[in-house]
Amino acid sequence: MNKQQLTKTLSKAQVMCSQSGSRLTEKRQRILELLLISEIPLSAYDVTDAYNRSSETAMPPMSVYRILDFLESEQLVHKLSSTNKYIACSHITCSHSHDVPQFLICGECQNVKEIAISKNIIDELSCQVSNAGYTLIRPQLELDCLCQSCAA
Amino acid sequence: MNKQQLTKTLSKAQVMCSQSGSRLTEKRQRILELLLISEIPLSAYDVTDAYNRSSETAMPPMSVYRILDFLESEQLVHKLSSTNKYIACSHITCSHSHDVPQFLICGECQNVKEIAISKNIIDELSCQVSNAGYTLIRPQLELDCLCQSCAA
DNA sequence: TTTTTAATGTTATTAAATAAAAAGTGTTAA
DNA sequence: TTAACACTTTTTATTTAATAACATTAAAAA
Repeated sequence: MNKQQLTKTLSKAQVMCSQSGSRLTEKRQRILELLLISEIPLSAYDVTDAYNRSSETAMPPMSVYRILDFLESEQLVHKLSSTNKYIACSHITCSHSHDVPQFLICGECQNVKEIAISKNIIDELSCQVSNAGYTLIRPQLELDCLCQSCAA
Repeated sequence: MNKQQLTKTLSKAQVMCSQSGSRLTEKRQRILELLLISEIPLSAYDVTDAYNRSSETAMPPMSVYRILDFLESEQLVHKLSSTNKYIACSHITCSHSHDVPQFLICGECQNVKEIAISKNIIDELSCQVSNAGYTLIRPQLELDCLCQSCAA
């Protein structure tokens, strides 16, 4: 992500937060920025290290966890439950409302692509789940994949 | 799972192991048994505790991890990557070959149902993943659900 | 300004996973 | 039988991940 996009995304994030009555403080913004810059998902401790390398004052993991939770609640960041890592939402600058995100995770280079799976498939899936007597709550899929360059 | 089923499953597991040239030792069998008995997925530490409560000699977590890895490699046990917990395969006594397992995880009571999603859906999914430039490697889905009794 | 809510810091603890090397166990072939 | 080997388990240590409880600071609202 280039500098211009970054600036645009961060200011959009600002707007989103104030709309929801919360504040994107300097530290929160900085951590979001670190995730936006990163090519790969980061663990809470990865984020902590990145933050501390780039800042004079050290932030403890505890605070990072809290901030990640906050960013997640604002839908600015997603947590991959299969790997316990965090990535910035790819659709912050989009205006349309967000579906439940789906993730393609490259098992080689850790690259993650956030995509929208067609409603069709989700519906079918939901249907089969119902047949099994269960109710689908949150159809977030995290799929083990290879990305284009790693598959080659 | 009742006692009869359990015995049958364990002896089938024995056969599977010897067919693959490995051994289902007493400890390995005991840990598989603990998972078969459990209604809910267990973490490696849960398994350790359960084992140690039921045995005179204590087994360290380290050994449990290794045994769980072994059981996983024999397809007797599955690891849920979203929760880092383990469950016994529901199809040990089946004769047909196993597809990649799909799991419905109840967010309330932790109950897990292992199902087969229709090849149809997997294919469509795989297709959409291809469109995004990725290759689906291992279509194991872990879906956040509510089970029948918790949904009521 | 005060007060009160939100955000962050501090300290400590628990849980989860892995690493490396030693010791035990069973199998096989000389 | 036993020496050699492969496999299994134990031991000890360390690293990584996540949470808990309470103190402090900063910002917004009354």
